Amino acid sequence: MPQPPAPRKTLGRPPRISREEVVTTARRIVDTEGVDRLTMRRLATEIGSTPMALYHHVRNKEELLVLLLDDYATRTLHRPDLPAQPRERIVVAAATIHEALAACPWIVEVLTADDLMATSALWFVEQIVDGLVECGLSPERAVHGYRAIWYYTAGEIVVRVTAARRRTDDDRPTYREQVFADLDPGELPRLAQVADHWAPLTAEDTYLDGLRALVDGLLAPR
Amino acid sequence: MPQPPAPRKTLGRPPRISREEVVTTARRIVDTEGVDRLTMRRLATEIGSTPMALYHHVRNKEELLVLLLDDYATRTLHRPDLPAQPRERIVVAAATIHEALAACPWIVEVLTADDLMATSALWFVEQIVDGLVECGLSPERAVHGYRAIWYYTAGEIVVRVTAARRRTDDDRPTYREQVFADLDPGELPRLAQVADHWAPLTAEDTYLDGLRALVDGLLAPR
DNA sequence: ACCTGAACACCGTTCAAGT
DNA sequence: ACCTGAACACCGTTCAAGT
Repeated sequence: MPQPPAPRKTLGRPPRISREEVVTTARRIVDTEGVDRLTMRRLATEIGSTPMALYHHVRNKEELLVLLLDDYATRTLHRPDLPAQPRERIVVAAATIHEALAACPWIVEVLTADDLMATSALWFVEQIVDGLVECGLSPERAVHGYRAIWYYTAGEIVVRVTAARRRTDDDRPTYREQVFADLDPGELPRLAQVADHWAPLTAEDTYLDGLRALVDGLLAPR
Repeated sequence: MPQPPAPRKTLGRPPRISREEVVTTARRIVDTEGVDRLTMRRLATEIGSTPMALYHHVRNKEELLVLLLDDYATRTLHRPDLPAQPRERIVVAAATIHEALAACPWIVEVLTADDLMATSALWFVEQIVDGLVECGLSPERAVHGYRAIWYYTAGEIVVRVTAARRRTDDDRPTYREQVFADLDPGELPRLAQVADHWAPLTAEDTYLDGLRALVDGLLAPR
């Protein structure tokens, strides 16, 4: 994890708040009230300081969010015993990252703010890339394979979390429901056929099935 | 596309601005100045009105963004001649959606605001679901397969667009670069091995390769 | 029915000054 | 070096009133 800008060598006014305190307090706000409520002003009052004091410890709000994800990953992403078989190792490593991130509803703001590059997540990336190489891919293709897995994983989380958010703050029919209600079976027969089951079908958690399909496809000889 | 709340039956003060004008003007702002600059206030002045007048034509800003995506899809998503072979049809349909959305840098705000359910995109969804069924999947598994493809596609766009944004507004080393510089080759040998090529490797457009792998995996007998 | 003016309750960030 | 006060330049949305 990159450290604060510069180590303290010369002396000046002693710091009243630390970067760690900033991150810890931000985490408490996010956990108890949601990301929306995390503002620099709110954080400053919570910490008993002024908005500007924060800018001595984090560059800006985006960096604060990245630090928050890093902190979350360090605390919750523990290394499991991975299977020896490389294909299974890839699947379990990816599924572990996915599970940790999916349990974290404020994640979307950060996924769209930076790549997942917390030090504690790198070990999982290593396992995936290494597993792909062990299965016969070149290092280059292995990196591309990892990226495909990451796109799939990040996409699943972004789509599902935002869908869940929409459901909670509103009872009106969603845009999607309206669209499906107006479906023309002559033009779009398959969609009309499954229209009634679309909502339950897409609510099912099929992350693992898709992940296995993707890994199988990445490893298939071509 | 869902229509405005209610048809005008009784008479009152004749409308000065229309929902269409609101969307068209919003599009112009987004195209010329970026999503960040699209605010209800800016839009109102651009249209020669007041912020509150807009709320008679769109429910709120989120609905405006969804309408904007719908408008974009209707204008740019034209149906190509698809291959007869179902597996190829799936790939081309998905790639066409991907291409249209990837060309649209403000898309992330909307992808995270709603599922892609513009009427003009439904035809592509139909092609993908139908192709999967023709290849032997049950309708249920075909819907799950489409979802996997959508997760992969949306994830690729979200990750890549946000990475590109970060690059433009900043010259300092990214968080990722710092992390890779501190890599311990003893602990993470594969990542250390590819560290120097990570940036160019991940900058490559490998959407199609990953898509083909995913489709192959979804269609493989299990 | 449609539009306006004024207000509410906020934002992130910068600047200049203090200790 | 670290912190403060005041300000800049904004937000989305609501309310009450006008035509």
